[in-house]
Amino acid sequence: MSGVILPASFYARPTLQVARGLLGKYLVRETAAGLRDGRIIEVEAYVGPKDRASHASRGRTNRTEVMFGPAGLAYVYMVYGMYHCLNVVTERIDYPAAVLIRAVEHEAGLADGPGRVCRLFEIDRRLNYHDLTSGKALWLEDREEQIQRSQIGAFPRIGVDYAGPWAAKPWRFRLKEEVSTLKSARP
DNA sequence: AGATTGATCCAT
DNA sequence: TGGATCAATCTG
Repeated sequence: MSGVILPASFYARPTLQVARGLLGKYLVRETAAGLRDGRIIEVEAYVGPKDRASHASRGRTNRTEVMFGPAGLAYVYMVYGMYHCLNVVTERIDYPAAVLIRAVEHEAGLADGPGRVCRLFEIDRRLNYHDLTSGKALWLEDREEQIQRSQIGAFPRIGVDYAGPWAAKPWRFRLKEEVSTLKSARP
């Protein structure tokens, strides 16, 4: 099964729109063993310099510079010394925003959690700054699945209690159908 | 609930 | 340069 690689114009839109739009799209990774793909089930939006939950809220640093870059770049960072998280950069240059990929359905079950997604798809910091529109190594595809607004649940983001009022914003989006339907799978 | 693990950020 | 912190996960 193949689809259309998401172009830069998909990512260069308001981040909440991009986040919802990514549900039902496919993450595709070229590995030594071949292509691995999976359907995006859950995401989180990190929006702009004021969003205290966002790494970019403290301004430009070596780590956050990529979030200020052009839409369609991958922002990959290591968290807790053990796990990686994959984000896609959104909006315009110099406006820091991104969408975290939190859960992906694949042939063996559900990679539920950003660290599990990266482990399954063999994503680490070497893919930081990767151009997701290049069609190499790692990209996202549209396979023409229509997602209705009613299929999307909105919840507070995970692990951002330090962010004060920003922690309560319902900027985590998940396909409702998957919550009870799918089982967790450990690779 | 507690341990884990290392990159990152900022202040002592 | 040291140390607190962390967009998480696993085990008990």
